Amino acid sequence: MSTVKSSSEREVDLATVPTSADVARRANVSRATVSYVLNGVSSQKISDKTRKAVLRAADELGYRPNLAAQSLAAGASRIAMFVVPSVHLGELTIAISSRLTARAAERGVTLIVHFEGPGSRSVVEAAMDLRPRVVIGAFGLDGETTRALQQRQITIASLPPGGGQTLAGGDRTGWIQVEHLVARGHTRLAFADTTEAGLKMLARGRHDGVVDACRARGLATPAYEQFALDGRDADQKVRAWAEAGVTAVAAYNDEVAITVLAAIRRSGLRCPQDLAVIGVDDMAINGSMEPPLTSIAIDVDRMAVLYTDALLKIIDDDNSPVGEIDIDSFTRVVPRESTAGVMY
Amino acid sequence: MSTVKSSSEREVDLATVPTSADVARRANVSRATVSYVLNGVSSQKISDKTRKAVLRAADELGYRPNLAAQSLAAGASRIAMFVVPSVHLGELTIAISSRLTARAAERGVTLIVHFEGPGSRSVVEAAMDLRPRVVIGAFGLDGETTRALQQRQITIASLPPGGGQTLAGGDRTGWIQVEHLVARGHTRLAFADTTEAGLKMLARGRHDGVVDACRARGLATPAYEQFALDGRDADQKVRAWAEAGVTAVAAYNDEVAITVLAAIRRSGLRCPQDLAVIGVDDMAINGSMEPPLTSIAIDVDRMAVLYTDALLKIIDDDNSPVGEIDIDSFTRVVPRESTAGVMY
DNA sequence: ATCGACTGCTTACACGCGTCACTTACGCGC
DNA sequence: GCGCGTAAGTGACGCGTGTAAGCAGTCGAT
Repeated sequence: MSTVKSSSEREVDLATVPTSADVARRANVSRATVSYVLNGVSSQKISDKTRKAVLRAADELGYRPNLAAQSLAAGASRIAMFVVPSVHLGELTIAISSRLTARAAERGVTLIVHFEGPGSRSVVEAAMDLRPRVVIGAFGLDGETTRALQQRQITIASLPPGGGQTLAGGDRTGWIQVEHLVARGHTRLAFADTTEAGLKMLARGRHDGVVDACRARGLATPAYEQFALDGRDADQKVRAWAEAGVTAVAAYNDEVAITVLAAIRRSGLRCPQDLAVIGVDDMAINGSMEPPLTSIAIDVDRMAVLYTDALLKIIDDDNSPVGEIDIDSFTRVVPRESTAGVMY
Repeated sequence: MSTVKSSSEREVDLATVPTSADVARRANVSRATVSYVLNGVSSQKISDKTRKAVLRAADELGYRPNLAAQSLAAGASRIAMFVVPSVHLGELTIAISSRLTARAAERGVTLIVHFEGPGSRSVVEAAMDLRPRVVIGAFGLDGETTRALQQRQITIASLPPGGGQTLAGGDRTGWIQVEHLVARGHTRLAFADTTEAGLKMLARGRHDGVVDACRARGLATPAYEQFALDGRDADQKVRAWAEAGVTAVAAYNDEVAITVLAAIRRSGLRCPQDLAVIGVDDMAINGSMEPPLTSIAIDVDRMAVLYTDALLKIIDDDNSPVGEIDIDSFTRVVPRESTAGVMY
């Protein structure tokens, strides 16, 4: 029989999982008392001596409550479901998910990450299985899903304001791009969007940010084109921009920016002299581009911490409003040659 | 009270979740019968008439068994835990996870994806909460975790052979790179590794593949260097290779390959004339590189399907051996200029 | 006519936990 | 000595499910 020393140096059987009854026996109290102590029920008075004894017994046995039994008895689970779209968002998804899982666990909430997308399972079905107390949409949930979940008494939450905007920095990222370009003398800008459908919600936010920032500075509305990453039609779009007097491009992300860079080279134009380019994400290989690509770095770690806090507040308070998140605190421009110099 | 038409066109109350007792009442049978029918228990004879009645009632009510109660009663959950390292593997992780979740669900298994890494929760802790029937490590699990789980009676599984090798194509990818380069006349090769620690298990497999493939062809052992993605020291490593007679580089992935490309340019060398380069992943922007980068494309969809099948077999049979996976069926070379022409 | 053997179903218990209602012990005022 | 309030703890029930054991009914062999 396998045994191990617990934190209190007592040998304990690990082969069978201890229940609250085991804890009760060891502490010489009833099972009810154990439950009251471990859940910190304030309506029930417990003497200090008993409390200590219970906590100690639980520790010695390495007791962990059975989640299934808890859910069943309490009539509600301690599970929260985090719904993430199956689109490619770099390490962001994983960074947030893993932290969120860990920190939710500290508060007794088991967080389950659910990937929503083609080939995946419907959120509603998954929710019917797991019966989470709350479902959190990383970018909001569509109307139908929302209705179905609400009918089944499941709380819904998403990050404010408007759900979709915030998770990736929202339109603020677009503002920062414009700030950087304007500081280098550019006045006629363009926004290079992605063609990827799954990223629409993010892309729209960034585009809005660029447009708003231009308007706020009295600049002309930025030109707009979508770029497929294979570079198809990219050359002609870039040439058209240059001829129309555009001098700088804010790209949806670094991949799009790199596509634009290649189109500029192929068109015989020069970057940054004819057309400056700034991306978002600060991919590790940006320094290897021709020319090296200016970008906006997002400190994923710090970002994950902030969003995790916000989401935990939602879980704790059953969907209380969450304050604004300071995007600038984890976002910074990484200047390289693709936007170098003051040209205009 | 909210109601809805079920597939049988009967109005059904959705505000309260139906239990098997509700199904039993509606079908005029006992609860036990419902359980036997819905679980297809073969030791219990059920007349066709009753079976139909039960299935119908369940459908009309939209009955879904309560997972928590099932776990509790059965003494074991229908949960499988899929442990994925929190390293950057592109869309691969999400593609497999979402498909796996969906297909496991069809077989009554609820799959939970757990991200393992710094800042995340320990696998053992998470497992103690969820009590999964099986824990599957995408790259195997370390010894300590394995022991702890086994002590707690939790089945462990990982993809064979050796866990780490297979999930991303294993050393076969390295073979394919070498095949491609040799077909273009190269005989003196080098392997460009990543410095990223989290990718060690993958990187080692690929390196092994390149080495083995060279040996099998009677070529000299390939040169080896690690490249940081910021390009530090890259130029001198590349120059050293060229001077040593190396004519082609197989890179761990496209990011490393791109770093090497930049170093080649900066060193005044030409690609592919002086040094050919091939990566892995076929990133969308490869066509925008200077020169466009040859790579190995992995059909993530198809790959996900194959691995999903293998993992489901593990779940179904409680860790039965899984046959080899045909990596070539979802892997193919995408030739571009960085390895163009037969030079030597 | 009686006795299994079999089919088809039901009754009853267990799983681990939360929690309401109830008990016991004890101090205090009269 | 008695009633009463409060502190501290216990007993028992129910959550929704799986499943062993039991129980009517039918049918063929004796």
